[in-house]
Amino acid sequence: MSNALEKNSSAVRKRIEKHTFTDETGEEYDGSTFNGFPEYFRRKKIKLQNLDAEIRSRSDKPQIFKGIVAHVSGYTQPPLHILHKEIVQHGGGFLQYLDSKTMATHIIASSLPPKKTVDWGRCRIAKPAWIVDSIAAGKLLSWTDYRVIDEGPRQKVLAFDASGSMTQTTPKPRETYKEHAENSFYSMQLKNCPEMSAALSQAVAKASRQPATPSKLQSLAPENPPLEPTAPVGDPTPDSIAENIESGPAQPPAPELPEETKPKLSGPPQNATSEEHNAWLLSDPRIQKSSTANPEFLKQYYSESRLHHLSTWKSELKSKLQKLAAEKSQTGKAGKRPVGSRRYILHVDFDSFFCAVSLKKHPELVDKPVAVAHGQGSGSEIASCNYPAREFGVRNGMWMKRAHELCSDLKVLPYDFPGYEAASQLFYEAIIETGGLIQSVSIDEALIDVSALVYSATGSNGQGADEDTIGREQAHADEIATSIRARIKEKTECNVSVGVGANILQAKVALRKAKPAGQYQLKPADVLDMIGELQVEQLPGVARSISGKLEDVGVKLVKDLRALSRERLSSVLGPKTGEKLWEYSRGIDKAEVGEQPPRKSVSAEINWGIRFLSQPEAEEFVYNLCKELERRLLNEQVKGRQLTVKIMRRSLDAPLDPAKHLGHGKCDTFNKSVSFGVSTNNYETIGKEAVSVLRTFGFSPGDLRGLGVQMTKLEPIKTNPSAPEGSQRKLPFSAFKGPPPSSRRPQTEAIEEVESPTKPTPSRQGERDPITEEPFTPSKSKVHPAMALAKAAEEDTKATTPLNVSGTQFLLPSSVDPSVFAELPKDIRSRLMAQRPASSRQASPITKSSTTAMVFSSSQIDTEVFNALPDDMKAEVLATYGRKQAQPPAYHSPRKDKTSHAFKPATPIKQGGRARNLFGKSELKKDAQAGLIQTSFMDIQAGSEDPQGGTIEDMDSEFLAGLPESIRKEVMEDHRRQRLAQKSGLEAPMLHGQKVSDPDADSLVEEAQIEFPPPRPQIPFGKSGVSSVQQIKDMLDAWHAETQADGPHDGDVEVFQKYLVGVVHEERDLKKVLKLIKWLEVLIEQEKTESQPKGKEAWQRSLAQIKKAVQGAIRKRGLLPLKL
DNA sequence: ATCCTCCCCTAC
DNA sequence: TAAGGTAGGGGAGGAT
Ligand SMILES: Nc1ccn([C@H]2C[C@H](O)[C@@H](COP(=O)(O)OP(=O)(O)OP(=O)(O)O)O2)c(=O)n1
Ligand SMILES: [Mg+2]
Repeated sequence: MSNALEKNSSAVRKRIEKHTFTDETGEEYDGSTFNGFPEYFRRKKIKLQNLDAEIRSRSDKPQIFKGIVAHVSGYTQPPLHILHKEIVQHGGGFLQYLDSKTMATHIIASSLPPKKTVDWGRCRIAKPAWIVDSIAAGKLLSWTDYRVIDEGPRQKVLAFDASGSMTQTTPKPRETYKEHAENSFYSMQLKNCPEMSAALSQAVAKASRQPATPSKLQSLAPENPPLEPTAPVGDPTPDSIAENIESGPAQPPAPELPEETKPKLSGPPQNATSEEHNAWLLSDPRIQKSSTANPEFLKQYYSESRLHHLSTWKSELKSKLQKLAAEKSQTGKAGKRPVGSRRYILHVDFDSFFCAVSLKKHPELVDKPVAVAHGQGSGSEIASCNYPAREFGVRNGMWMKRAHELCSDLKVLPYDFPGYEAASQLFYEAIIETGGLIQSVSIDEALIDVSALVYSATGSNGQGADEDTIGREQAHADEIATSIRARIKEKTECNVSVGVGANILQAKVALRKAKPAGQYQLKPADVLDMIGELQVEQLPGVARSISGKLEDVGVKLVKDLRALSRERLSSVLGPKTGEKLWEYSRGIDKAEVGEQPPRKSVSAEINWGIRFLSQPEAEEFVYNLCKELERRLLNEQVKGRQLTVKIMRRSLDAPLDPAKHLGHGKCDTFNKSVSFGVSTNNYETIGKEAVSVLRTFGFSPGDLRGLGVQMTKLEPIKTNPSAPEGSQRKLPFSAFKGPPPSSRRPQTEAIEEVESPTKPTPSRQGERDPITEEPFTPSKSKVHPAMALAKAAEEDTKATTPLNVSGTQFLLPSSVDPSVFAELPKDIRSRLMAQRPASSRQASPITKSSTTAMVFSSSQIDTEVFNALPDDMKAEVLATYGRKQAQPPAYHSPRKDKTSHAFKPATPIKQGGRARNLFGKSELKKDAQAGLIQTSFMDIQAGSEDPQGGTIEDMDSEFLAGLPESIRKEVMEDHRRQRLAQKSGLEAPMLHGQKVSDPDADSLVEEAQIEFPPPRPQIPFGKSGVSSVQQIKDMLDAWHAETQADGPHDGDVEVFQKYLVGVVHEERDLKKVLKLIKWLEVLIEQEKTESQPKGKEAWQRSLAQIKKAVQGAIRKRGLLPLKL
């Protein structure tokens, strides 16, 4: 129990074990006097852990993980839910998410974990095999033998044993477990745990959906995610299945493409950067045409994307039907069905819709297996296949490769989007003719509530239990279905099937039985039997994830669900889902046809064909996406207050060319939200922010694989009282025109004529950014530029405001609640300070027009946060700021900093494959230094060479070479990205000279100085260039641990002190200084007084000395003392 | 409790 | 070759 992490973990652990009243408010012994929130908190925390606690208490297994709080990161084998269950059953605690408050003692990951936060850095990271092996051994094995990263040899590392106390260990020789740890789960299991129980081994194998055979030893192979034995129908994410099989661990990009199809003389360049690789790829004009290299790409892509069409059609149908319903209710026709009366719902759906329509042009193929897809290649997706093809096992959404394996005769037809629209229009006309209550499900699918029609036709009110009446009602419902089928067949020459049931669920179930080209009414008496025999995955809303969870609790068929209580289901699946499935399993579905809540978001994203050669290309593309978004916002007549940018980046261990042609392949995804002070739909405003977010991540443009922008927090546009919208009496199914939804408003045109936002702005090349010059510059301007800009933005963000200003200045990070500021004016400084880690400077926009502006040191205040404040608050901040040195955050900011992850070298939200550790470099480097900590301390000269921190070149090449390939790539990538970020995150990292000239070089330069100042160089701590807070904290840990008994060596204290002073004077990162001092303080204060009284006192004295020296240095710089 | 954010999941 | 979009439901966990 020797650091803050451990302390936190212990608190969590206690709560998890549910034997304490502890909560964050610290009221553990006073349960009776407080009121309100604390009690809520306590109950909630307890409730959240209830499920685990229950499992734990019902488990008769040895409680070997008592005291452990684990978090599982990334894909693992066995998978997350198995590990979760096993850990809990064996007495451990489990955390779904990691954050700064609730801390895990251990992280389970197959490889380096992704979060590059301080917290993770402090965590112990072990392979899943640690859990499995410990269970097999019946006791807790040392986690250090399962480290995800092996330490450099002989270095003393700080290890934590199971009881949570810190001990010093010397890692075992590499060979002990290293090799096992690098191998797959199964080989580990086999070699390491001969006595592993067959039951567990089987359970694990089953759960991971893989045969329990050892995979071949492949020390570099990324572990595969769980595999399904059969591809689910209509799986929208085939990559998790097919991709990983196909691209698998193959290191060099599989040269699947026949050479001769390439005009290139040679294959892909070896050891190329991703940009170079893209350049090679795009040298083929056909590829160029279908990727982002084509300026028409966005338009062209959307015109060919079936999924885009499906989504667009759906939203168009929704609004059309809504309009229709509104007119209908206005004419007073809406007859409300009595509550509790019998319902008759029809689910109408074309049989193999795309395929059926496309077959109209190829009637000779109707009885052959046919599919609709763009191409014949292995990665082409089947949108729809006919029933003959389905007999072979071919399914919608399947990739061609597999489909051909299943059915070598499969004929492929092209899409006929206009044909689908036409058929759909006829379809909906027929549906509307029925006079029932309608809800569109998709272009080829609709729900009709015909209850009212049935009642009026049969003279019933749907209430009595008279069998005869019911029989007549059912017969009439069938008649309606029959006539609909006939009518649609007549109009479209395509078959629809109709399911009839007493609710939406039953109608859907009936539809399944009706297909193809039939109809079926699920009668109340048959409901339980028929639904009971379905697989749970056949229920709406249940697919892989949920059915997997259900399988874990022994549920395969719907009737199995009935054996579980509501409570049990809710605890397994969550309250809503649990309740819903409990009802579904009994044929109950209370949802009504036609109820459609208003839209909550508008977005545009493309995750195919993204192959950039340079950053400006990527940014221009983002702008184009934002234009598209603007169109859609206008089309919906809304503006939004929050923007979310979605980025897919190639996983660093994924091949440069994925299995699917121009596909995204295995990716990590990163989302970041920013809020606008005022809602907007202006593409420049949005684009500016989106680009800024993109830059913040600092990804290599060649690795980008998908980009998207989404607006939320929508507000209707205050439209002119004169509504120009002519209300069409007839179906407003006016021709579905080109896929990019055409805007209805003339404004759109005007906006579209505005030049690209990357157009030149007055160059300020060479102008130094004052932010980095001096952290505290007294303001000379009367009005803060941000306020002036705010005014300007209110008036007109488009025309009068310089491009690079509009929007940005008034951003607030999504994690900042403005009300916090409003309520806590006195606390403002510390709030502001707590907002960002030092690295956030990259993301802090500066004001271009601020010639004599007051500016903030990035280490002292966050411009973005500042801009989010209301004017009066800004004034107060300015006043306060002018008076007093800002207060940096305490170690471990209590505020969860959700935006910060984006400013660190990126934390993927979801990973295609393995977990990653973005601390890889620092951690490994620290280890590589090895040797004696004291010695390296003594050699330190602050402010010495290498002001940039390490570069790839000065990384120990031997150390790099010794790393597994995938980790090495990460280390290098991380490194590269850091440097990139330091260069304003703009320069395309063409390391070996550009093969392709950059068409946008000008705008690159111009944009380069828009807002991101290079940070001040960091002073390395130690000759090896260690300089990050995290690295130094690591050193402090080790230093303190080694000397906690006797106190620190005077020479070491002096070295550290000198370093801090150096940081104050030269690096000028006071936040960093404060962090380090706080860290040390925490280390010292946590040491129990009784255990090492002498050492603790000596440390305290040394700390005081350090503080004094630092304060002295700060005073010398004319600043007010830090609040320590 | 109830709200919010940031995801994951699902459907077509 | 190939066009892997998009919106809503809801779970986890934090704030109030
Ligand atoms: N993964 C998928 C699933 C569907 N679709 C498109 C093509 C389908 O024709 C249409 C309708 O989807 P359905 O689920 O209704 O499937 P079908 O109509 O093709 O077949 P059926 O309804 O007979 O099962 O949506 C698609 O492009 N990709
Ligand atoms: Mg269909």
